[in-house]
Amino acid sequence: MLKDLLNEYYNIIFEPELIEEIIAVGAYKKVKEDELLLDIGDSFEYIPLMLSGAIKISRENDKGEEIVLYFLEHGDTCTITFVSGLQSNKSKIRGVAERESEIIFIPIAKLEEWMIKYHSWREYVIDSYNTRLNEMIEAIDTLAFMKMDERIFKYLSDKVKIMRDPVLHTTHQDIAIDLNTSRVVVSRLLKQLENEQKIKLYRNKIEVLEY
DNA sequence: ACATTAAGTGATT
DNA sequence: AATCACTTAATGT
Repeated sequence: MLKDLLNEYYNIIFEPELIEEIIAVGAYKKVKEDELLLDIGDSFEYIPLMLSGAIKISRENDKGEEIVLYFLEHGDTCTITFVSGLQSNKSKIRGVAERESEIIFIPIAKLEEWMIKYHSWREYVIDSYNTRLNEMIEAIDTLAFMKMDERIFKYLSDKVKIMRDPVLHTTHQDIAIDLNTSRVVVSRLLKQLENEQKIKLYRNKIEVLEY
């Protein structure tokens, strides 16, 4: 039941009336790993409330070069989507399921109404906007100030936390795409990390020993 | 056995 | 840190 799923997190922060409304208008969906949820240029019709799993949010330039910005996890929502959605803008970001995830989709139309009606909702949105902004700043710091070797290690340890598994099933090429660098560079730096005993390398698999 | 894909490496910019 | 060019290793058919 939807209500039971909400209990895990949202019941604590939302008043019962709001929970009832979420159940009434929200669409529960289970998405598989690698499923595309929102592409660049899409218009928003729904806002996601994350129940479980993780969504990778990335940005792409006109050359098709991609860069990962941050991840959405349980209890998160994409407030950028929310504010853009109210103005019916097109998405500037892409969201892909990083792992199997459970999400409730709320139609945009309801959100403005709830802003006025429920202060728990208003608080939630403001709070979420703030954490999204902080994640964005962290992403900028990483891009601007960290060298590639540090970025790769950060990427690995972030991913371990999100997947809740120190063994990552990924290729060097995939990492290169997420960080917008080349496979050769990734391979070399991973080798370096292996020599420092921070990780162990296998084919299609990386074991992170330190994170 | 052969083809395909992932990963490792030296040399160059 | 990127690119090239090539090698080696693992895996699929």
